[in-house]
Amino acid sequence: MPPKKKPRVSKVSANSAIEGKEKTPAAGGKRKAAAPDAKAGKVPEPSVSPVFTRWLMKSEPESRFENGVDVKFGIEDLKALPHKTGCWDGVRNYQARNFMRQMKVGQQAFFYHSNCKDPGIAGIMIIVKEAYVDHTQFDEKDVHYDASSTPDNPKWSMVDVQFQRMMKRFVPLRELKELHLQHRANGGPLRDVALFTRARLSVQPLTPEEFDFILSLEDKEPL
DNA sequence: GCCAACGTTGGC
DNA sequence: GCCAACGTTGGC
Repeated sequence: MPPKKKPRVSKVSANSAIEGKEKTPAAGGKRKAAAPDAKAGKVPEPSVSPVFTRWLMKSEPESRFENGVDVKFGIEDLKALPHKTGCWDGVRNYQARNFMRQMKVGQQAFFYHSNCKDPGIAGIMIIVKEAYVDHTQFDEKDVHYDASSTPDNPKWSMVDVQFQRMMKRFVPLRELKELHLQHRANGGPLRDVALFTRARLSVQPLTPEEFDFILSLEDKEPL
């Protein structure tokens, strides 16, 4: 079950012990051997993936029931938690998980409202705890229970995020999409933004250029 | 390892 | 509520 959001009650730093020992590959859940650089005349693939420092994370601000459980978790819900901090549990997609595993304390992420009347970017949060085991994968009663995962070899991770601030104005998807289309034509900063090129990913990286451009929109008139 | 069937995301 | 896009699963 892919990206599900809806972080939950925060325990600001409950499990600190578990973490480093995740052995598996860094990409997509499947490792490809490094590209051979020997092929005459061919440029070798970069051996490391780009280092991302900014993020966009999606969650649903409106009530929706999954197995009788409401998965609603909007930015106001994060803000209302103790320390305005929660764990971003329930991600069940390998790419999204792998991006969370790359996150570092102090980095910023946009809080994106999805699957709702008014989709778009609502505010900004800060990563306050790096990836650790998502306990909900072992909880049979949890919506995001994963019977195929064991405590010995957990599949899924989460990070803790803290509300930083609301956008000065809500930046609607509609506007971002229009800019994306323009930028695709004229080479602007949103030409390749993951929100549209990898639309269904619930945890996405942003380049600094993309992040800063989106941030600058809050000081401009809506399109 | 291919690929068709299936399930989910998420805008509209 | 529809349905296109696309990730995942499982047969072979």
